[in-house]
Amino acid sequence: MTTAREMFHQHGVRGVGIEAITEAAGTNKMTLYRHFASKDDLIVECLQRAAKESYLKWDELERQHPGDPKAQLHAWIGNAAECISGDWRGCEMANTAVELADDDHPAKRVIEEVKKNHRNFLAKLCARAGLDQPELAADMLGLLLEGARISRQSEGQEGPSARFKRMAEEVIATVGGLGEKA
Amino acid sequence: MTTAREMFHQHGVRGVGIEAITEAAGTNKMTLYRHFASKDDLIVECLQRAAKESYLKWDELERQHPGDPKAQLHAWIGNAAECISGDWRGCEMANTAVELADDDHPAKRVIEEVKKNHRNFLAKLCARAGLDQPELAADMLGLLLEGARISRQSEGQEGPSARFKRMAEEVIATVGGLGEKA
DNA sequence: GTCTATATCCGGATAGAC
DNA sequence: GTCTATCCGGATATAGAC
Repeated sequence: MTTAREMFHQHGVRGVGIEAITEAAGTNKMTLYRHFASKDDLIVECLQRAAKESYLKWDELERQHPGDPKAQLHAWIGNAAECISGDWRGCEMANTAVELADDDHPAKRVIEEVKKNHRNFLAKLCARAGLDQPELAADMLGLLLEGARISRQSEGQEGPSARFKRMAEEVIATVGGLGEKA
Repeated sequence: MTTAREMFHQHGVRGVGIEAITEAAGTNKMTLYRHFASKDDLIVECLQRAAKESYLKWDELERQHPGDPKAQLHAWIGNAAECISGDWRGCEMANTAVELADDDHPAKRVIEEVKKNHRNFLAKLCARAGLDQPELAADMLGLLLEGARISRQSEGQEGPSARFKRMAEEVIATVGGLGEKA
């Protein structure tokens, strides 16, 4: 399944076939179909695993900077910027949502839930960090991140990762009224 | 070709087949293949038409508010917000870029060029509007727009269109140092 | 030039041997 | 339970009739 996630992420869920996945994993189709009812099911479970990893990362923020929401917010920015650095091929969730144009695809439910949770998490974190307009700041951070996730290494020499970091800090400094670093 | 663009946008370039397009257009495959060498070629030409429409919209800004870059900037925000309102299924360019994971696909060249031009256009407009940090503001507006384009009607009752507009105005007010409406 | 019919291939899913 | 071989549908693209 780890190989499935990698290949889905690399080539897109519609760009890679069951056969290629099983071949890369050193097995065959039948064994895969013993564990997963269909390709859609495999996609859903891959996304759910990705979702769990996100939730764990949020818990880790609290663990790394206990009782210091400002530091947690800056750490979140750093994490997010690092996530989209390198040869980033876009967010698993966002890419899959685009590829599966059909709105009643089972994967869409997972994606929507993760996005909702992420937004709530950010808004609460911004509020705890004492930002003036936590909801607005959370929305801006979320949209900036989604935008940075989409625009890969295109315009400008500065990668989207560094751009996102710069702008995110600008957001919490100006919109949130939190001028100094934590 | 207009129907092709609509169907590509609605179902994704990989989610709709040649046959479905020709059927919807009231013709057949052979006539389509007389005009376009391949499906990829059809995709490229659809994107190029979309690009031309974007360029025309920018010219229209200058025509609507001649010599008033601030008004042009606010009008751009309004246009962008309106573009992503309604039952928005994502940006043609961004969606196609995600669907065609292969980086050396001919459509990628078109998409990259449009994005580069859009970024340059925005930066120049922000500079002419007298914003303090035009490059930063242009980057933020661009990322906000891309993010809003991706996040469809999900978290929150306020649609991404209204959210984008609110945040974009906030950006040019705080980051750009342009507090008042034009 | 426009359509019918088809060639060719690929991906998802299954049957059945071992 | 794991693999080989296969079915089936759909998609791109083409041949050839009119």
